[in-house]
Amino acid sequence: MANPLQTRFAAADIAQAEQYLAHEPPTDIDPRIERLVNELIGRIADKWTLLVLEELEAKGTLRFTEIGRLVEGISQKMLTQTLRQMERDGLLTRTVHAVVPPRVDYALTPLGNSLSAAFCGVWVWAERNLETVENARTTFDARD
Amino acid sequence: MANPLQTRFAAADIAQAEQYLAHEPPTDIDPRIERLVNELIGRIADKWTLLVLEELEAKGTLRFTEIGRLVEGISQKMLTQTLRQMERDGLLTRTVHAVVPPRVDYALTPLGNSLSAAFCGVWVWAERNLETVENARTTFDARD
DNA sequence: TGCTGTAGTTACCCGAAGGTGAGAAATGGC
DNA sequence: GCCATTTCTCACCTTCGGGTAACTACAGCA
Repeated sequence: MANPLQTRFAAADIAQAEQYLAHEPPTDIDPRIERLVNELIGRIADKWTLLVLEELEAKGTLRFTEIGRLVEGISQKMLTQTLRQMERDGLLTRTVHAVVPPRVDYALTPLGNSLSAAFCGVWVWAERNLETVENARTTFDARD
Repeated sequence: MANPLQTRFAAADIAQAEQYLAHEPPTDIDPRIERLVNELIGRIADKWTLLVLEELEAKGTLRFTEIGRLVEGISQKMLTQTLRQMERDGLLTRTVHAVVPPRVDYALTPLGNSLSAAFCGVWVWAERNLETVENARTTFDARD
């Protein structure tokens, strides 16, 4: 398996994402979209959301403590907070089973799955340009 | 112009991005890519990088103070910091003209342009799902 | 002589993000 | 009776991102 992204994204998605790298987009855009994109990226980048999204995407349905184990380093507080926000945004469903001890299942909604897929272009970019970025940094740090 | 994204991205990019929304990707991935993606998203989400990227993409070459005016609310400190990081990653070039008062030009590299393009999928997702997310939030906030 | 403008750097300070650890509720098992 | 388990919430405290404002260097200009 030469290309690790092939284990993650559909071939057609990858093929298309490559085409992103050949164009140059212009000008202004609807401020509501702009705000949502910024907010989304801000949320995704809160360090935990993306990781939770990935685990749920890979594993399907998971319990609270299972996610906690899979997402290494996350505190209970941040796990709860992250899951609540994602639920609020409609990215996942939270199912409480009325048993003792409590059992709560989390699973991505189609919306959650599609958000993950929307980041395919970024994954492809990162794979293609990993070395370019690393070289740029080395060069930059060594100058003078 | 019904679709504001059409002013920003090429038609083919948008068409493909729509296809992202129909698949479900699996399993694990090269940790180096993983790290770069997380770092990238973290950097993009530092609130300023994405905005600087957009302005440079839209306007081409800009001076320090021009970017400062265009990116509303950014402080000198953060502008400098953001530009330095982007330069280090090879996303833009910094050209110093030895004149008085100083003149410094910033412009995206092809790498910088392609990063912006890589986020096309996210923009398309946001446009398609803006109302879904807003409705989900309203419903969530109103429950109980 | 001193004021202006550009592109920064530096020191200081504040608020918020996030980690830690305790508690809570409910019930089956020893 | 007491402990363990699970999914949280709450209070406390620390860290750090980022804002503000002052300072620099240099030349033209009034």
